[in-house]
Formats: sequence, structure tokens, C-alpha cells
Amino acid sequence: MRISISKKIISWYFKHKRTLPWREYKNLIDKHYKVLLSEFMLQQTQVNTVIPYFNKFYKKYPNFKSLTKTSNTSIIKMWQGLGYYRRAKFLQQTAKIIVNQHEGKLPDNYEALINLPGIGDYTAKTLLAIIFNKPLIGIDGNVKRIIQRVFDIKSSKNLLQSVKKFTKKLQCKKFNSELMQGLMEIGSLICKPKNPNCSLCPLTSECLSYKNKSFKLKSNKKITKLEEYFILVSFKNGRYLMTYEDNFGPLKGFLNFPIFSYKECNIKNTLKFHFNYSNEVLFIKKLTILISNRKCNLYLYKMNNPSCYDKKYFYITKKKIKLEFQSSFMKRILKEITHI
DNA sequence: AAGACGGGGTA
DNA sequence: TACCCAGTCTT
Repeated sequence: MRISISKKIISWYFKHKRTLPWREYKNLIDKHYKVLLSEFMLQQTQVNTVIPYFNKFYKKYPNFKSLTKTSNTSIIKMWQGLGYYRRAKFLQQTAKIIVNQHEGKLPDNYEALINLPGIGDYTAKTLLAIIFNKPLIGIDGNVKRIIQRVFDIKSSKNLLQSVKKFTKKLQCKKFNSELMQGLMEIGSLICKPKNPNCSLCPLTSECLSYKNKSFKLKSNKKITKLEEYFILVSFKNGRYLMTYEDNFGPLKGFLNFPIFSYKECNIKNTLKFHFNYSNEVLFIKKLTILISNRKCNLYLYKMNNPSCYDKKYFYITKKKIKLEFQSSFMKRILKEITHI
């Protein structure tokens, strides 16, 4: 008798699964918390990037309750460098709902889970699979790629629908948790986007892409917008001029140097408007930063001792900056000017 | 249905 | 450089 694809994935997983911090737990509630935390951190973020963040975060916030008793600022500070900071906000909101409405436990049904902040279709199904061993499979990038390759599903308008249909056939009752994790494990370690390592794959005998020797998938076209800004660097008595209120999209609301759109603004007029522009303005250097779907050209300018007309700007010491949330964006600028 | 949202790894 | 990552939410 032929062994089913699911069984092959499951036995492969038992044998080859990695030891990861969220795969070891003290008890069931600890498992709920660890798996949920890992799923939030792993959204669009690779395992190896997450591991140190997870360990540090878990040490400081070891359960749902601890997340309800701290400020969102503190949580975001722990998230610093991981990106997609909305996740940290949603995580706290979800923790509060779990503590206040679900007796500190993760709900075990789709309806309740999908209604929690930061939990979408993928995470809801995956939590049900991993934690409660329910016969569902969440479709992430890994699962999508494996299914597409094994069944040689051509990219088309309803690619996702086809993937869903084939994925459903794999669901199993007894070891669905291992199946779910095995799919992702194979996806990230073996069935990689480029150069899949088929010699290690347990599915080669049923993989149509392997049979046809064609593994190329249609890539997601990603549009990168070019944006240009100028940034004002001002340094006084060991302190930097900064603000929380500049309107730079992705990191709006976080501490940053004064930043202005290069296209819309005339530099001198802008400086006159916000600052006492009587001092000389010097161009320092051009910096290129990639962030989300943008490529930003930053033109750094220096002005000595401006007095601010606008209350939203203030001077802050480097020591205090360290205590604040620092985006990689802001850190990069800081690094560039620190030796000027 | 498309765009916004971070930052780092990899070929 | 371009693409990808255990996606979700908003418009």
C-alpha cells in the first residue's frame, strides 16, 4: 500500500524537527502562550531572526497576564528591530482579551480566534492545528509553495483556491499538529524558494515538480517606490534635535530626526517655518535606506543651534535615546552622523 | 483587490 | 539587486 503524503510528512517531522524554544513548554497554558507568541513573531519573519527575540521576550513576559500589566511602550521596546510593530500592539490587545474573557486560555475554536487582534485566517488555523490538534491547515508561504510544487499547480487567477483545495486533502485527524509543523519545517529547510534540496525531501516520489524537474514559481512582483527626504541634523550640548511627530509613513509616531519630503518642500522655507533659520545649513551626505516597499534617498543637512518655533521638536541625549524605541531607520541615521 | 507595514537573510 | 519570510489589516 502506498503511504500517504501526510504520513510521510508526519514521520519525517518526528525524526527531523528542530528544537525550537516554542516547542518546549512547562504545561498546557505555557504552550498556549509560547505558540501564540511565536506565531505573532513569525509573521513575515524568519525563524532564525525570531529565536533571540522570543527568548528575551519570554523571559521578561512569561505569560499572558504579564502582558496585561505593562505598557504598550515597554512591549514595543522589546520588539525593537523585529519590524511590523503593529504586531506588538495586537499581541497585548489579544493577551488582555484572553485574560479577561477566556480565563487566561487560548480559545479552541476558529470564530473566537479570528476575532482576536492580529490573528487572521492563517494564524487561527495554525493555532488550532498546532495547539489543539484540530484537522485544519493554515496556509503560509511554506505550505503554499510545497503544495504548489508537489501538485504542480500553475500560477493563475485562482491559485490560492487551488492550493486550498489540495491542502484540504492532506488534513488528518491523529497527528495534524505534526503535519502542520512538518509542512512548514519542510518548506523552510528543504523546499526552499530557490534551490530546493530535494535529496532530503520525503515527498520526491509524489512531487510533480520533482518529476518534471521544474521548481520555478512565479515571483510576487514587488513595487518599490522611490521617495526622497531631507533630514535635519542638529546637535547641541551633547543632545540631538528629534521629534515623535514627523509624518514618515512606516514609523509614524516613533522617535526620529526631523524629516521632510524633498519634493514638496523647499528646504529653506521649511526650515524658516519650523526653526529660526538664520544659521548656515550644510549638506552632509546622501543616504539610501530600504524600508517596506520603499527606497528612500535621505539627504542629511546640518544646522547649528536652531531655535525651534515648533513645540514638537526637542533635544534629547544619546543616553535617553537608548531608552526609547529606536527603529532601524533612526539608528542608521544616528550611526551615520555620530562621527561627524 | 491592492497597498501598507520592518527588517534582515540569501542567492 | 531582487526576492523572500510560520501574514494582517485597511482602503
